[in-house]
Amino acid sequence: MPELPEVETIVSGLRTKIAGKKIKQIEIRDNKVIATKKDDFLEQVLGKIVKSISRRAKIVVIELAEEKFLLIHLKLTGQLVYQPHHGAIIAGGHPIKYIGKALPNKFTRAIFVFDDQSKLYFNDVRRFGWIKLVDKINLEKIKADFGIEPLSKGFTLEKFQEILAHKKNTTIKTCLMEQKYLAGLGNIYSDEALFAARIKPTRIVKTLSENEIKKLWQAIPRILKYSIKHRGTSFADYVDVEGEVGNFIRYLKVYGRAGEKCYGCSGMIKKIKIGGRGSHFCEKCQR
DNA sequence: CGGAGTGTTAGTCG
DNA sequence: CCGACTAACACTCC
Repeated sequence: MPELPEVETIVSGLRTKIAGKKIKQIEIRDNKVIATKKDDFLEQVLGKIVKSISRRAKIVVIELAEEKFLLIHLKLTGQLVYQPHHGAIIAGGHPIKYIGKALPNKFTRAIFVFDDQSKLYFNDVRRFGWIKLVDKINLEKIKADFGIEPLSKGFTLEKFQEILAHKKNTTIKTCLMEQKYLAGLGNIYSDEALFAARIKPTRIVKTLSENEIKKLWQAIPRILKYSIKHRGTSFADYVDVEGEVGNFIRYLKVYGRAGEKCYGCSGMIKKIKIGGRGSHFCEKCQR
């Protein structure tokens, strides 16, 4: 599930927890999630110190000593949950049905144990997520496959116009989710950004006016930052590294609100399918 | 019980 | 190259 704000929340939380720690032990409970040959993976990761944690698009990048990088993609239902050696964990009482009180659980696919006995759990219900180990060269290759980061300085109006010029004949919604042009927007935030810019998700890119493009360009980073401030949007599968749910779901204006009243007018939020994805919008507010 | 839907993205097909 | 569609998987909802 996680899109840019959720991954960013996880990354910044993780940074304070595991930077500088040594990976002492690894338990792979489901070989499918390790996209690198298991023996190589263990041999190269065990004993390494975590140097830094960052994000590219929706990928968590954990830099290890000696220029090795652990890449983690959570896809739809992945979680990273940190557990200190002593003290409480985790998501007790939160609406995460399958987490229960104890980890690991049946969805725990991998466990990293650090030298202070704290643990990082990779949980994933649907098993689409993955962890892979790459070197510097491959890291750069993978990073290069993604488009501009919408929270970076390089995301200028000109750059956004350039992106749209690549996808003139598709719907704007599909375009916003195209990771090779714009990194990090998924189904939730593309719907929300389009609502904020008062543009219907079905609009074909080349029909957008300059003013609409500008409004959309402004809306994207604004909404992402606002969501990060609230630790992301929580659905059933998302928690941050401390097992906490985010709050941003309270601020969603269209996503998941089909049939409910629009906050901007008296209309109803509609839901249709675009490119196989549920898309939410207000027929009155968005044109 | 059966079928549709779910936050992602690779891969295929026309 | 484009765009549309599907599969990967497990679970929830109607």
